[in-house]
Amino acid sequence: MVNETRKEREYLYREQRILDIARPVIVQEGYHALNMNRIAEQLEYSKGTVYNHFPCKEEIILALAIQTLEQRTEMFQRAARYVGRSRERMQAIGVACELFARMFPEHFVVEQLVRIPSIWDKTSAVRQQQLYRGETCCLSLVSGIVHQAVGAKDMSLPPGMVPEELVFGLWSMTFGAYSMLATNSNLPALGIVNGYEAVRSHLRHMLDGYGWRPLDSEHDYDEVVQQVMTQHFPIEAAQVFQNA
Amino acid sequence: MVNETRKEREYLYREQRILDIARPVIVQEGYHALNMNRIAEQLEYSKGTVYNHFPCKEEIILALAIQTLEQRTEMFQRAARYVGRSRERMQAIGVACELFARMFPEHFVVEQLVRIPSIWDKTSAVRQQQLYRGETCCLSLVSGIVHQAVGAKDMSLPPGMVPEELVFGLWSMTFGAYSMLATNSNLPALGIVNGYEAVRSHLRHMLDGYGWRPLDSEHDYDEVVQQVMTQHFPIEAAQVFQNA
DNA sequence: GACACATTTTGACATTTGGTCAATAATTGA
DNA sequence: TCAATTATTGACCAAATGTCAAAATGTGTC
Repeated sequence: MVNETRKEREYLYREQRILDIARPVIVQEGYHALNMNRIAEQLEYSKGTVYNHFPCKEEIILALAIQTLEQRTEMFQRAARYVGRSRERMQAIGVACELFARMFPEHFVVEQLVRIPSIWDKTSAVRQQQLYRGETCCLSLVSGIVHQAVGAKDMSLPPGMVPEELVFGLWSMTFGAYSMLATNSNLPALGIVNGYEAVRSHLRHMLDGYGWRPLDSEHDYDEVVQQVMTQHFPIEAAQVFQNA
Repeated sequence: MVNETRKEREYLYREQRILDIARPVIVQEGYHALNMNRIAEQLEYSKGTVYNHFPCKEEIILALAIQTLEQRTEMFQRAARYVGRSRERMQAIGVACELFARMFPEHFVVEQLVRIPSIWDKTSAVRQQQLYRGETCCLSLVSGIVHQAVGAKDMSLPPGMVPEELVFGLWSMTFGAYSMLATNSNLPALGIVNGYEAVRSHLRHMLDGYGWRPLDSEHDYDEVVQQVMTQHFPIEAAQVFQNA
């Protein structure tokens, strides 16, 4: 839109570089390893310059969360373009959701981190709103499909439940599961060896429980999964399943 | 068991006091507000003494998580004592789970915090194991009920799924939902106004999806809920629903 | 090209906090 | 009573966040 000046371009480029430096640090070495001195050093600028971009360390973390959330939103949008019956489209979202989680498992660590009140409270309202907008966008895409289902009489929600609350359930399940898979090293010892597969099963059975037609038993959703992967997410699917 | 000496009693008492000081700070003012100087001051001992009890700040946080997890374990055990068909007993666990979440919503913030890798990595293996034991205990209680269900042919799991993986689903849903309810202030704006009720519905429909008999429609589970509350959790239920 | 003015960058500095440890105080038991 | 053991202390160090006056760089004008 706006024709940026060279200075503005350089400024944005450097901002991106800061995030590119911060991400691997926080992912591989954790929150405590991320410090402004180190970022400044790798950036080859002084600390003061980093503070010109981000008023505090926490703001960088939020910016990282926003970045992967945008990635996720884009994948959800692509999945939502799938043409078919409501539950098939929901299955497409499920594919996008799992592919995202497997491509960026660290997203859930960063998101867990940014939600910590003492971190969240130090971030700017502007970026908070940006994260909220991303969330809202994802949720709207999914609840739109629920609306489609209700409209097409593929499903009827229990009295008093709105589509957004059903989406909240799917969201809770995936957020909880993927967060634990990323941070709880006790799971294998507990007998949870294939978490992703389990989540897939739980989501299908939950939708079955709500009576969303066609039920899992009435339709070949694995076929839909294959189709979505090859047609809408060929690169992502290849990356995720290259060694599986 | 062991007859403690006066010194040991005093030591343990002081340890408890440290946790009692730390909890409200971390719950109300957050991670950053919790510092060793402050704890020492309120404890009316020097900082060195606090460090005699806990080798680092992170260890205190883990100790807090263990404490509430033990509370939760105790409630799960009480719920598991409910005598009835398998799904009724699972419903009893659901009651315990929700009561716990409403009594200690901050537990999920502390647990989110303690899972952050850079925090987790600073804690001792001894306490890590203690948390894992608590988790294992809760999970075993619940998977025991799933076993009962399978044994009594109230349900049959999909091929390849073990009871622990079903419990993982319930756990993910509750952990994800209660964590978000505790930390995501955007939910009301998204239309999620009664999160607890939604979780209840999702869990029931998920179990329905797995065909766990008797289905929600075949049995009055609200009656079970009432019974569990009044008979097994009268104090907790009164506390939670005093103003509802 | 010289100059004034605006903008950006810098890194020394103040401050806070986690964590250490030699010195000190208190307790114990013979 | 007194030596030996144990517990407590707080000065001290290191590391990190965040600030800001000064220096450097860039921009427009004559």
